[in-house]
This record gives sequence, C-alpha cells and structure tokens, in this order.
Amino acid sequence: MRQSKYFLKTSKTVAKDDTSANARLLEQGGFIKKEMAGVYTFLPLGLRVLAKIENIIREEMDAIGGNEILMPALNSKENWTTTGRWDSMDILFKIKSEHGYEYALGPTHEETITPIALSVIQSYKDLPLAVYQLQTKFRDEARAKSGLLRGREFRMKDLYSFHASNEDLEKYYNEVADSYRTIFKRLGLDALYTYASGGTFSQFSHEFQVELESGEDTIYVNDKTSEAKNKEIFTEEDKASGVYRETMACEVGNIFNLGTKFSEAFGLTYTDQEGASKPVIMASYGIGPSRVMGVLVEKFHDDKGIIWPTAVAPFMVHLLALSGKDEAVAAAADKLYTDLTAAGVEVLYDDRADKMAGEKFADSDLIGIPFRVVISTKTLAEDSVELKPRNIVDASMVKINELINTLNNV
RNA sequence: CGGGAACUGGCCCAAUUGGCAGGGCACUCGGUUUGGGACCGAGAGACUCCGGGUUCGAGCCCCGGGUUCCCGACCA
Repeated sequence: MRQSKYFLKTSKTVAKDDTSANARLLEQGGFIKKEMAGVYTFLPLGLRVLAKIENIIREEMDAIGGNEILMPALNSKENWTTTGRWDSMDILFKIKSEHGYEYALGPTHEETITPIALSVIQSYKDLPLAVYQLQTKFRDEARAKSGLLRGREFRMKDLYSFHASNEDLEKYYNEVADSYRTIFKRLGLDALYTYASGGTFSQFSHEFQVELESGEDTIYVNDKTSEAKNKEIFTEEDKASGVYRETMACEVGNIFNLGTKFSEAFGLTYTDQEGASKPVIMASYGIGPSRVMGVLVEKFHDDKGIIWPTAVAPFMVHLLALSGKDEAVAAAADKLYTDLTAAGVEVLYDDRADKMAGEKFADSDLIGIPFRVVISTKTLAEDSVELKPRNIVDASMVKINELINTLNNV
C-alpha cells in the first residue's frame, strides 16, 4: 500500500485528558477515530489489525468444529422478554421505532441462537454442535472508558455449544479452553486461566485475564500453576495460603456453562435414545477482538509508539523512501515495493515525496510495523537498504537482492 | 449512576479585571530543503458546545441543557 494514497493521517498531538495508552496511540497513529464515548470507527490501518485478530480466532474456532454464522445485531423484544432479560439486563440498549415496534441491540446472543437451534436440533444424533460468530455487540455501559478496553459498541466472537450431557459439555468446555490458550498465545498475549463466579448461570465460570496495570479487574495469581482466581471467589482461606499474588488484569475472554437456562426458556429439547424429551445443555464462550487490540497496545508500546506483535501487525514491512530529489532512490524504492508485494510481503510504502526523513521515522515508530526498511542515497550506493525491527535499537544493512530472503528468515 | 475537570478553526492549546478572538500543527500557493516531526514568504479557514440571562460591552459572570475525559460504583 502506498502511503501517499492511504486513508491515513497521523497526528502530532492528542488530547491530554485522554490518558490511556491505547486510546492515545491508536488515535494518534490513525488506527481508530472516536465517534462517541466508547464508540469508534476502525480506519484502514486499525481495520487490518482487527481483521488479523479476528482471523486468528476464526481459524482456531474452525479447528474445534465451530460453524461460523452471522446473527443480526437488531434483536426482537420477544426473545428478550422470553428470558426475562428485557427487564433485568441494565446494559441492554432498547430501541423504539417510529412505527411503535421495540427492539434490542444485541449485547450477547443466547436469545437469538437458542430459537435458531430449534430448527437444527431435535435428536441426540444432532448433538453436540457448536456455532460462533464475529460480530458487533452493543452494551449501554454506565461508563465507557480507556479507549477500546470498555466500549458501548465493540467486536465480539461468541461461540455457543449444545450438548446432550454434562459430561459431553465438560469435554468440549475444556477443548475450548485449550483453543483459547492457543489463540492468546498466537496473539502474543499471556492470558491467565482464571476462576470466576458464574453469575446467574452456573456456580463457576472461567475468564482469560491478561495482567495489565491499567486493567479494571483485580485477580490473584498462582505463579506455580499459572492460573488465577477472580476477586469474586477469592477467599480468606486462599489469602492465608500465601500462594497467591494480587495484580490488576483485563479480561479478554470468558467461558460459561449455561446449563439449561436458555434451552428451557425457548423449549430447545432433544429426544434421547430411549425416546425421552430432554433440555439441551448449553455453554457460551466469548472473546473481544477490539478489546484485545486495546490490550495489545497497552502491553506493547514505548514512548514513541506502538510495537505490534507480528501476528497482528497491520503490515509486516514499513518501507521508507528517503529519496529527496534523488530519482534513482525513488525508482529503486518503487521497484523494491513492487518486488516485496509480489513476494507476498505486506508492505506499507512511505512514498510521500514532500515529507522530511524525520517525520517518516516518527510516523513509522508511532504506527509500529514490525520491520522498517529504509532506502536512501546512502544505502543505494551500497545496493543496500537499512533493516530495523521496531523493537530493537540497532539497524543493519542488507543487500537489496537479499532482503526478501532475510525477511523470510526472521 | 455519584464526584471532579474540561469544551475556542480539521487537530492541540492561548486570550490579564468583563474590552478588537490569537498561536502551533494540518491545509493552499511560491521558493528552499531531504537520515529523526526542517525553513522563508504569502493565503484561506471561527455563529468560542447549545439555549436563556446580567451588562454600554460576555470566550470569560449567572441559570438551564448537552458532550467528553478522569476517579468511584457497576461490569450476564
């Protein structure tokens, strides 16, 4: 992508009262644009990162038999009154149309998927099944805060599984937990498997928490097991045991045993081998890709900008042409961009003719693409470019015809 | 939802006691410049969040509303 034609403009300044690192750096770097408190547009650069995060999640969901679907954000009032959550869920956005109809904006989709499952699940032979979606969710949070960490409109992957027995559910539940471990590892995050209260659904649930100074949750980590307990279930006894370390964290995923709450509410039953009708047992599993994006910035940045993990970086290489009036450099940069792109390398090419070197460097550090490649009169004299990983201070000279090879080996 | 702070050109900020709305960034034109956000000259861009009020005169004071950020509560 040529930067001169990209829908991107970085900013030198950012409002000083917006103190969270992810809000500042993502807005300054042109990844996102705030529409309202807790509501953001994902600009081209930010959308690329979001798509990478979501694709990793998609691959892992597919790998455990998840069927991808897409449910509507606009929900019927009827389904929400069926479960009683029309009145009990205080973060539910409710809409009254000009024609007098009422709707909810989906904050989660048990109310939608369960009636849908009625048409697919009738027999024990239909179970187990799992469906998921990557979708935009709406929650009327009392206080949106910290950029992408707590929004009123945000991205969520929600997976729902359906089972004939608790044993089968437990088996799949653990399979999803393992899948989540893989996902967060691929995303470059250390996520702690955390025991939490089950809220209204069951006695226990599990969260995946990333240690973060700016996180909103207090958790207690057992470093020997690499597991943690949520504040809600942390007891005096746990405290006395001396094995737990208190820390702040941000929840990036959760898994829930729903039991038969929703299947009973909507009459989702199956016929077992003996011909008896039984309620389907369900579980739900969430990950917030947009929040993950915020957490990644909180964890991976320095005073100059973002340092994206390669798996989610918007581009792999930031090619800076410091050509000035040197036509040979401009031509060599163009060719290098074409060659890299043809070789399958994702390149953001700073071909802007009217920008000073310093501004290009500053932008590059801010945007945080993993590898910076600089071509200038100086490097071209040696048929070389300068290669510098974003997270390393020193740069190295690489022959132009060896660059693709070098990049493939890092 | 309680408490605090703020709201001035696209962005970041000034404006003395209530007295001509200004600077920087970005933008346009001309020129210079090209290894860490460069420089010279010229130019364009504003119902100072909205609605009332006080006053000869309001960005500033008063009343009401809105929005944003921060702290807390909340966070199936």
